[in-house]
Amino acid sequence: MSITIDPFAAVPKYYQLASILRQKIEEGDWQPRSPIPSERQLEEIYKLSRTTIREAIENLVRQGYLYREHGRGTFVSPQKLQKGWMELTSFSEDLIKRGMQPGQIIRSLDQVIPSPRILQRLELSPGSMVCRIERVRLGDGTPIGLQTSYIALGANQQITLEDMEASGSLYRILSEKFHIYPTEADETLEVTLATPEEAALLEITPGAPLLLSERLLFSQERRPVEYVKILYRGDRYQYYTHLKR
Amino acid sequence: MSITIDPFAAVPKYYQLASILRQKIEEGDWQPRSPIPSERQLEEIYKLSRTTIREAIENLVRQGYLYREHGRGTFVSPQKLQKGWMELTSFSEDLIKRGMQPGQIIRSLDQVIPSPRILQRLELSPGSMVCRIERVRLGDGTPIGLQTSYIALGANQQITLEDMEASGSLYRILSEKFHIYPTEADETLEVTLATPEEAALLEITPGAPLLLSERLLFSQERRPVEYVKILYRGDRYQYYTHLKR
DNA sequence: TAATGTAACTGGTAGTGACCACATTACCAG
DNA sequence: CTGGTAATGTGGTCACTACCAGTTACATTA
Repeated sequence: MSITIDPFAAVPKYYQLASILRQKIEEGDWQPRSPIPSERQLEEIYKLSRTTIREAIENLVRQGYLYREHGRGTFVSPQKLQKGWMELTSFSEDLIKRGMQPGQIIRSLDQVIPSPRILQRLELSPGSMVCRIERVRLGDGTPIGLQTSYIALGANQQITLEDMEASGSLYRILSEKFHIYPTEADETLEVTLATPEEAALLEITPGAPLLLSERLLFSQERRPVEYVKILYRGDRYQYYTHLKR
Repeated sequence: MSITIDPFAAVPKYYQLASILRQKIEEGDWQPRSPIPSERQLEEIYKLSRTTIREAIENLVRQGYLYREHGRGTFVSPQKLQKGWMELTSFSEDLIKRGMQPGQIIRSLDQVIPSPRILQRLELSPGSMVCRIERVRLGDGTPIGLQTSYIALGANQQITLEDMEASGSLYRILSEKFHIYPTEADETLEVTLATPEEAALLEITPGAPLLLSERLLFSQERRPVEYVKILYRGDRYQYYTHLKR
């Protein structure tokens, strides 16, 4: 992390500047609610055009590091602990952020013809095969969730048990092996009660309340990639989100 | 909604253009996954600079209407029904989007000294008074949620029962009466079981599963404004969210 | 003293012009 | 037919300029 702008770097200048400013915020050089230098001052300091300055600030505003007040200035957001939450995360990334050790037991990995409802959500024609993965998700060794994924892949694309055991993160396999980058998802949450089978796998009593999440994941080209259903133990999981107007 | 840009309008040109483009998408003039005119073509069509064109497109991309592909073009997102969800909405706005008629029973509205935990989350000094509102929320006449709000207001600011009964929406009172505009919120969701009192108010059986939401709402200057706890009936409510990487 | 106007800030909007990075296509040489 | 290559069109980055719209502090005025 440099403290000046390298005009020949591979990364854009606005991105370099955003990194510099973010660092100043995170390291406390600029206190929450205090103003950062004005756009005209930053022009002088970093020898950049106001266009570039504004692009960098715009990014940090969108990520919640800064906020603007017309006529007054640009200020540091007082955003305690959770920076960069609100983002789309995989189960394992999510758990790491909560300070837990992620783990999993893969119950099955096969090719199936899913229900019409799931085919329709994945925008596949009737009779298409998808890759189904059933897993028990662990946090610090104890069961937290029951996850069933349906993944729409190309004809000669295949996820193997070796892939899963080597990496642990489905998102990483998607990006590294197939160049599919998850960018957006629609998610619904509701409550249900554990069936005896679910209760056994999650090591709870049948009828205990569960948080049911259904998520449809989209690639960079907005193609549905994964339909995933997760049953979380109600007593061990809290869902967190950040909303913007 | 006009089809040309008015250079003398009070609203910015990029905003006018974004509205025009959004309309073309929503009305199906441009099909999903098909490219919209290139930025240079839009310059010609609407007699605007590329700066302004890009600002308009940028907004629509952020809202999920369009997506860009470097070297290829800008395309219409194929995102069926839910556009503009993911946004921060009040309970009543939320219900209207689900096609239900919102209603409420105000159980109490008073000034209290809340618990230390709530004071801390609202960033108030110990002993401060806040406005507390307890409501039963209705959808098409039947109870859906049990809502308790704690609102941090200035010394001579006051929400009255008349305000609430006249408007129905707390967000509208905050913006119209106090010029406080909700812009962001942190929210957690978890499951609980209904106590006998809660069950009676929600017209369900004690022990039925509930979805518990806790939300901390921030104003445009990132000051905490409202801490609100909502207990949703598990059988009548589904939480929806949209995530971005 | 209190009201008021004004100058000097702040960020917001908009135009112009240039060049770069990536994707697609058509064409040519092997 | 295959592989390379150049042309062209796309979005991405950046600089410079101008003016508009809020906010604030301070000097001026009633």
